[in-house]
Amino acid sequence: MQERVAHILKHHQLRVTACRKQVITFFLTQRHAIGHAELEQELEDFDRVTIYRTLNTFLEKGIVHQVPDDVGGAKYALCSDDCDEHAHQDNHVHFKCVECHKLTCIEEVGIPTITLPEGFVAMKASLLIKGVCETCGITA
Amino acid sequence: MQERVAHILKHHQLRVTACRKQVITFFLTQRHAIGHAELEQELEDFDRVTIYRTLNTFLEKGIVHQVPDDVGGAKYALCSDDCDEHAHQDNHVHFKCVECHKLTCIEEVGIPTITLPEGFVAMKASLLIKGVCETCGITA
DNA sequence: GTTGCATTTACAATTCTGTTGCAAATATAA
DNA sequence: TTATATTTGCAACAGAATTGTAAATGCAAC
Repeated sequence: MQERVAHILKHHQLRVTACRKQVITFFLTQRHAIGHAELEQELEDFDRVTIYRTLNTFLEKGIVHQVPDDVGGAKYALCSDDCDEHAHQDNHVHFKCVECHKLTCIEEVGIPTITLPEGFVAMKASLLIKGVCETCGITA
Repeated sequence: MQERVAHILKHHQLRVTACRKQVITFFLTQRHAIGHAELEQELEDFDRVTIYRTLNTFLEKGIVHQVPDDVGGAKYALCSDDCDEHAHQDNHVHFKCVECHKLTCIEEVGIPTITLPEGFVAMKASLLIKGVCETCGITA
């Protein structure tokens, strides 16, 4: 596991530090998108600012992508393997559960092409679906 | 105009106050979605907090709906006539221009139905498209 | 028009989110 | 082991948003 984490960092020309390793490890163990607040609670030994900077560095290097959320600031999720510094490949649907409030990437569902009225030129789209996730659906 | 504004408020069981009238009037004269910051600049005579509470009240009562935005906090737009306290009818696409940064409701384009993986139940979807709007497209 | 009461507002204080500058610490390569 | 560029922690700051409370105001009944 830790070898894999170090590999990800080196592959993106980043130094292997304790904070970065713990952030990536947490991303790998969670299936949902993560925000700064959640990381700050989880990684108690690191400064708020360091976590902000770690997330921004990962975003720039293409290790994570931003996930749209309606409340509570930005969320992040690990990119799939075919992302790099220059081109993100996150054209998939995101799902927010109204029960557990967790945000999940639905990688297997892409965003359909939308035809806009005359004059509008689309460049990028993000689709957030709210509802009940598989875990909460079983419990209810 | 002012009669129409007062009617909207009374129809939603709200008292007709100066701040609420000015907020609705501003919504009616703008075609794009509006955030707190823009209202605060426009309505100089009212306290920041009052504007926050006015927007929240309007949201609860179904006078406005929230429009997803990637940066700079929540934006709001007037609901169409068939919205009420219990059911919002804002299943349309939203467009954000990368030039002028304005957010527009594209009421004439609905969000297509998305088929989610087994176990996920969709209740509500919001779709934000970024690109160049009709006005900026002409100018460029 | 005046009165009474519930709603709404302004103000102060606080919390949460995110950024910047800089000195100390540390990862990496030589 | 050492040199150096990168990263971290700390302090300070800026903006977004919320909460409590007393004063002001809308509105209905008289």
